[in-house]
Amino acid sequence: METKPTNSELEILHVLWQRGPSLVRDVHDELSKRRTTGYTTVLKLMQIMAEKGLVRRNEDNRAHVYHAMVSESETQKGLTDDLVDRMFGGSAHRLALHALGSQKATPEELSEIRRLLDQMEERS
Amino acid sequence: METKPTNSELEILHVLWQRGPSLVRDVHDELSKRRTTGYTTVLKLMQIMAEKGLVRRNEDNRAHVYHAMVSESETQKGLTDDLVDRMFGGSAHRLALHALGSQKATPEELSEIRRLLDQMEERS
DNA sequence: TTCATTATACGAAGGGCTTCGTATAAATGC
DNA sequence: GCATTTATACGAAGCCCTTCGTATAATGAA
Repeated sequence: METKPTNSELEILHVLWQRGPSLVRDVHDELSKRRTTGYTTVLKLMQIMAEKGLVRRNEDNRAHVYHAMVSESETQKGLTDDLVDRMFGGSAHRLALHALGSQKATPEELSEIRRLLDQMEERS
Repeated sequence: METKPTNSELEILHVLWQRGPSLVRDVHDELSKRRTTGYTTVLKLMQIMAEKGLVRRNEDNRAHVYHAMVSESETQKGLTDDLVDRMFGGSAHRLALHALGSQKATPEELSEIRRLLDQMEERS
């Protein structure tokens, strides 16, 4: 399954993941908190996303209820894999190294990663 | 500095990073090994990249010599930061966790990451 | 010199994404 | 009932990316 939403689609998906099934009005209100955006713009985007299968809508009521058809984690995976392929020669651990080194991490985050490494070592 | 090349631009940059300063013909020949692509298509892309400042060209000779103006590592950083912002709430360590978990890693890779973690702990 | 080869320049088409204006229908309030 | 509000539908413009065709100039070979 191809899961590589555009920027605008991603913004909308974030709202749906956070709020759960929502009306266009809800999504528009949420997006408007951060930037100006027209109502029909959001509507159009969500209609297109429905055609693509990124969301599905319930048309029982006049105001259609939209819910995400792709999960946050599979979208993370899709976009991460894409970056790994395009920029890190297919090596995920090189991306991990880059991401780790590029930002300060809290001790909690560091130990969280160590725990994951431990798990991976056990299983190998 | 904004460093977020498109897909085609990235392919061309990969060739320049690998080969060093190159002619359009060189880049085209290299790309042709993997997929069909027209010579003038590559030329046009590289001309546009020059306008954007992604590459610079030396016009002393008839066949212009192009060289990359963005490094591989800064491009990696730009694209990684972008993904972190768009999909991981600005948290690079969450991306690292995701990347690590998504692929099997060799023991060497795992210890490489442990070394980086050690360094980061020392410095904090 | 003349013809074929090999460069760059450039316009334009086609597709995708984003945005918006307008049309229309349903619901609401007075 | 009737005007206002609030939905969806839809066409089209504008922008960017990609691709290609064609024009033109420089080079090289016979």
